[in-house]
Amino acid sequence: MSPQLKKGFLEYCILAVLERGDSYGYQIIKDLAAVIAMPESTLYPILKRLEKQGKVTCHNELADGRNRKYYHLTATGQADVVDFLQEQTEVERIYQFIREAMEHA
Amino acid sequence: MSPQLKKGFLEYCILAVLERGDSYGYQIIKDLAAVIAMPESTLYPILKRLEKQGKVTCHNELADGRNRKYYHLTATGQADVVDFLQEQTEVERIYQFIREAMEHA
DNA sequence: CTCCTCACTTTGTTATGCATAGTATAGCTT
DNA sequence: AAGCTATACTATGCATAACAAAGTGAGGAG
Repeated sequence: MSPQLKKGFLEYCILAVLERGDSYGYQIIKDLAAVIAMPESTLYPILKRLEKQGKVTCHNELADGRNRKYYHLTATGQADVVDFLQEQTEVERIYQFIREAMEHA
Repeated sequence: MSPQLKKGFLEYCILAVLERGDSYGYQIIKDLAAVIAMPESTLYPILKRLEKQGKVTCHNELADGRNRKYYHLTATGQADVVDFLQEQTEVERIYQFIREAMEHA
């Protein structure tokens, strides 16, 4: 997928994963792998940003003697995803515009 | 629309317009206005980039005593749009992934 | 004790949209 | 002729963003 387009989906994919329950970095990457690839150096900065924006909250937890940062979706973050989904019709319209232009040729 | 997502569509919208025939900056903006808003300070740099990448070619022409830069879509640029359209299924899959996550909650 | 997986951090580079402002011509109105 | 609007392109500078690459440290398997 075009890298530029991909950027538009990244953060919403992360928020969607958290909708299913609190999770942490490494797990999120694995959960997303099937739908969208994301290296650690991309995920963690986005999580930090989302936290600063109040779309997720963060709490540490111990698992197997290892520390994990669990992220939790807030109401703000949830509302964000809802808004995002509503944009899909606009996206479809753009695809249709491009497709029609191509057929015309 | 989320600005980040919008970025992913801009250049393909421009290429699509040129598919219908050679055009120039000001006209392209007007043609796109209905589907996607784009200020001049966004369009012209993109056109320059597309030219450097060989996706469009450029030739000057006089119209009403005014000089115009006409842009022409190349085969490379055309192939690009075709590729882009084929990514739509992937985009749909992402939307479905997010939608399912939201419903699950 | 070495290698692999897990889990997160840090640094630095590159790309990109766009607000803002500026330049310049044509044509219409008053 | 002065002023306004539309046309057409240019230039500067800022903010955002993804990601490669490398490093840190813990735990478990062989």
